[in-house]
Amino acid sequence: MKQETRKEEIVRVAAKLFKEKGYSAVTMRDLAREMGIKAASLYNHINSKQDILDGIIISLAEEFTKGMGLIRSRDSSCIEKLKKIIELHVKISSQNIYGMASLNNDWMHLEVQLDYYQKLRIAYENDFKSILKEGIESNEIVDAKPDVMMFSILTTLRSLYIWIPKKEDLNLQELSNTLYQILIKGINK
Amino acid sequence: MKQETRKEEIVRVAAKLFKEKGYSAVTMRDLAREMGIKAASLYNHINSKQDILDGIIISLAEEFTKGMGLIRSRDSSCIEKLKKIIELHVKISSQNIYGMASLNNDWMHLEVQLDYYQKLRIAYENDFKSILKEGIESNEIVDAKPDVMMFSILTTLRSLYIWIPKKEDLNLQELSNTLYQILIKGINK
DNA sequence: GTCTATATTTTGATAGAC
DNA sequence: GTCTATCAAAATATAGAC
Repeated sequence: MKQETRKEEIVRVAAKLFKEKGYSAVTMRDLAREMGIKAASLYNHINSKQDILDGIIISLAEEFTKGMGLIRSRDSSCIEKLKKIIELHVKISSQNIYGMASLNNDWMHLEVQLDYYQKLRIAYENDFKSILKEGIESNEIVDAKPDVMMFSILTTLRSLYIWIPKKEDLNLQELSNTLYQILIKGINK
Repeated sequence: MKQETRKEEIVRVAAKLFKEKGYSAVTMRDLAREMGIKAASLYNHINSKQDILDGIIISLAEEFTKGMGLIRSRDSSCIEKLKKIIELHVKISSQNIYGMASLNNDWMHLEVQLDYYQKLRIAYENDFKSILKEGIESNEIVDAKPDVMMFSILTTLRSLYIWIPKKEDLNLQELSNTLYQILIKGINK
């Protein structure tokens, strides 16, 4: 296990505060207080508040892009790919609950990296939609609107960070399975 | 049709800006610019920035509470109640897209009204869960975890505001029906 | 690596003229 | 109902001592 650097600690603590109040409402003094130092001292490790947000969001977005690439490259059915996507979101979200809040709610406060983020996001959604369309064509899934299907599933997966910390008895594989049941197979008998 | 007061106009324009950047990132000068007046003039109509947020969030929260009360009082099946809940969210969200963003993302910036909001929110979620539990008992829906089911469905419904404005050809009843298919009946064949 | 001190800008809000 | 002028507080960030 690599030792956490001071900079990484700052980013981690910042993400926690960003989740509670949002990027704009968290001040460098808030962050410093939580770190037990003075605000000026933060700048020995980071360049700006902006940079902290960039680090949180871009690294997560790239993680999702990488995961989607692996899933798409596999030669498996649409339903199996959807199951893998669910597992991808459960895994990344549970490993970085705080960061997921920034990814979801504060991406619009990116500046230099905003275009890059939006490129990754659009590509991810297009890949997701392609998988659904393949599934419709191959008669694996129902012929409903792929847009609405993607919106519904992806919204739930993107919001896992809100809900994961509330469960004490969290078994990640069990959560993935339950989500698979609910999102893919539906809830009615 | 009642004429919109200046105060209502300010709240409406503020909600639009809050959706784009979040409550904390929107300044009274931003709001004044969008209204075509100076920031100081806003205070002739509203007491504070806080008050604007209160108005947006509390009125929406009460609308949901009222709608849930009507649904619960009906003598209908669990599945029919779930369908009514979907329609409730589609209706309120489409009528107040901007306000829904504040309700979802900026409720933690409430001050005086925070406790009241959280009370309404918890009651709403408990009502929702009760409906699901009844459905499980009466064998109408599958015996999966009601918590995860509620989280999944409610997250999608709460996020409709993100997605509704993107659809040009929006038919509300059709959207409700598609969501019913996807959320309740599932997507696999 | 942290501190004190401080520069600069921006914030929500008020007073009073018109 | 809107304006100009202004306040007091709070924001990000830098300089330089230790």
